[in-house]
Amino acid sequence: MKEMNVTIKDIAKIAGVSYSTVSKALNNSPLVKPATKKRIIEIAEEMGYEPNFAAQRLVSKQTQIIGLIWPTIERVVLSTLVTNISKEISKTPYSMILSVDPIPASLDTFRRFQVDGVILFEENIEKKMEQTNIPLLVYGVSNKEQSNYPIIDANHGQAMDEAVCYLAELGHHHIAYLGDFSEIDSMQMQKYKGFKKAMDKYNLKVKDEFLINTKGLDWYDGYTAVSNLLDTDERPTAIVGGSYDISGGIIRGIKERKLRIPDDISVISYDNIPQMANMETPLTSIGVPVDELAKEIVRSIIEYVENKELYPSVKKMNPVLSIRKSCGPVNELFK
Amino acid sequence: MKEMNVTIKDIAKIAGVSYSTVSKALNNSPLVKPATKKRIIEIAEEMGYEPNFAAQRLVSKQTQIIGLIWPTIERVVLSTLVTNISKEISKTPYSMILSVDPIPASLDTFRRFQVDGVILFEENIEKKMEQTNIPLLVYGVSNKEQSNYPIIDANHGQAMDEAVCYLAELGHHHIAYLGDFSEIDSMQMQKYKGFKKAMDKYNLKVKDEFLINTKGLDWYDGYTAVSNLLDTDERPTAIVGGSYDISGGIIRGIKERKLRIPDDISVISYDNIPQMANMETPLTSIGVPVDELAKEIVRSIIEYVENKELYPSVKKMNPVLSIRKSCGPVNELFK
DNA sequence: ACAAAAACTGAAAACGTTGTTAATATGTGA
DNA sequence: TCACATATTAACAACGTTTTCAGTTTTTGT
Repeated sequence: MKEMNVTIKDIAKIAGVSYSTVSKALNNSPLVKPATKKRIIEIAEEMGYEPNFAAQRLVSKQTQIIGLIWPTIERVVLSTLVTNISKEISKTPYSMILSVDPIPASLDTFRRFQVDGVILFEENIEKKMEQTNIPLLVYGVSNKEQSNYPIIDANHGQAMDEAVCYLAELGHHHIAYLGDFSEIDSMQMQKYKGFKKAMDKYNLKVKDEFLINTKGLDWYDGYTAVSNLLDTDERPTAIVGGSYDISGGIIRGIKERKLRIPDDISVISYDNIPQMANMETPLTSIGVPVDELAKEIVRSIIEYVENKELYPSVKKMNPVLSIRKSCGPVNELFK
Repeated sequence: MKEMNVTIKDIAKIAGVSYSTVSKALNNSPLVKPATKKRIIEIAEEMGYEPNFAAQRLVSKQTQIIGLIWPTIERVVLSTLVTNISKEISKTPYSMILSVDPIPASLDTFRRFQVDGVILFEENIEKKMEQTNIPLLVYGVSNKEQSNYPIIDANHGQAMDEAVCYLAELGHHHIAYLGDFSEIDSMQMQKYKGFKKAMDKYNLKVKDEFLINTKGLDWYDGYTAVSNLLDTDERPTAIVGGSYDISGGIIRGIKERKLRIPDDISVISYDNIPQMANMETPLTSIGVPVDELAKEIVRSIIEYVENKELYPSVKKMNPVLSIRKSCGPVNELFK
């Protein structure tokens, strides 16, 4: 019943050569005569040959598998990133394995699997990792300039700088930031601090009421925050949203109050994913484009796997300002 | 530099036995004396032995890998299902590989990988699959009663029946359904038809205005739909939401109009995931619980893999009514 | 105490590849 | 035509396991 798979030995038999010749032919080795090579390849194709993965791995001592640890599966931005990473990896000889278990369990699985490398999504690493000898690349937060595993992170400071700069150039002075300021999430803290620093740099005053802690990163958090904000007498002419989802809520809240974007109020969002172009108002945004992020992550982990070292060990990706339709020059009426 | 991994031969050497004995000891074979077995296991542990995956696969002719094809990554319900499937698989000797590529490319990858089985998320299969000899299980839609690959699906008809029945028992007569009626998505069609059939069965009239096509499954789609609905003079006493996300929007729209849930209006949502308990109003819902769904999917694919056959080939999972806080008896005032 | 049975251990084949080395065929220059 | 270089192919070890079967030791019953 068990469908016997065709092996190089089978091919060898019907081609009338030794199986090592078949191996070389299929690997396009110069050691075999072009004519026989061609013949063997044809036979292999005809027989529907697929090389045995396990056997290849056994001899090559490599699994060609990259593990991805993604403990917080339920966030759109990360979903998109995973999609992109997966696509990127499938362009290489490597494959991706996903684990959504907690970090220690995931690492354990991957150790059993003997994956060649691991990508870890973790926005907030505190506890020490048990030392593994598997190349491990973290996408997330870079508190320190140096760490014992390489980190890829967005340059949040520069992102906020560019966002504020862009708004300032459009004439905005009253800019609000709606994001999560929770102490424990240092990625969010960096955005928050980055915003204040940028405002300072461009000599813009930032009112306390324009700094709103959404206490979360979801649609509803943005919606609630913007509702409170807009119901006060003085409102900003521009808003920076701390995440894709938050900004979705912000837009909705604004529209509900019959305000126009960007005529009455400009919105710029953190994050940079393609979906932003498809929103009710295409969202101008600042952030590292996911596709670039994915490319860099994959490039890095593979380099790390293959060369066992990686410089720089902390890489801050540059943000890109994607101008779509949610920002405009400040409306003079509101000045 | 290449960190040499410890093998059973290394263990054998320092334990002073043959490596075949080590193999048996580590596999807890009854063929080796308990004392030596214990000693060998201790040594193995101390040396940090990890069996070589490729070698094991090579001899066992199985990869112990299940492939999961998930082309539409950006939906919360499916994210949760993936998480659950992954958890479930990690309880078995199998592991999961994820592919978010289009179906043909994914299948190709998995064939190369020689995975033991494939789970396919596809809500709408039209085109014929190229025949593979890899066991393939589809989670999605069952147009026909019979197909050439096994299907796991929710019993949408029964789900709607139970939802309507529950609402009817609470005294509701004016019930609305807000969902996606797109012709091409037959899973949505089944929900829609199921609702109408159920209303009929319980002798409830369903007004045309109470049947709203959200034209999408997202938060905003539900929000828009319920807004339109509630701004008419006559409103329903209960609403059935077509998906988790839609229902989120429905709740928000209701609250915005200062209506109370469930005092003024009851809401029951399709889908059944744990997050529903954490919403602003914990959502009463009907649907196959994700954890059960995941269990069944994993159980089935493994059975299929190991026995090469599976009955019944189309399995409709029974929905469960999870009573939380969004439904109550009809308010007499509105009768 | 001795044969037979039972318990245990070791040797070796097998899984399907890759890569190295040895063998053979083919071609070259004198 | 012969020695020798070169192109081509074959043989075989190795990768790290599992499993079968043949040995060896220990236990058991008489």
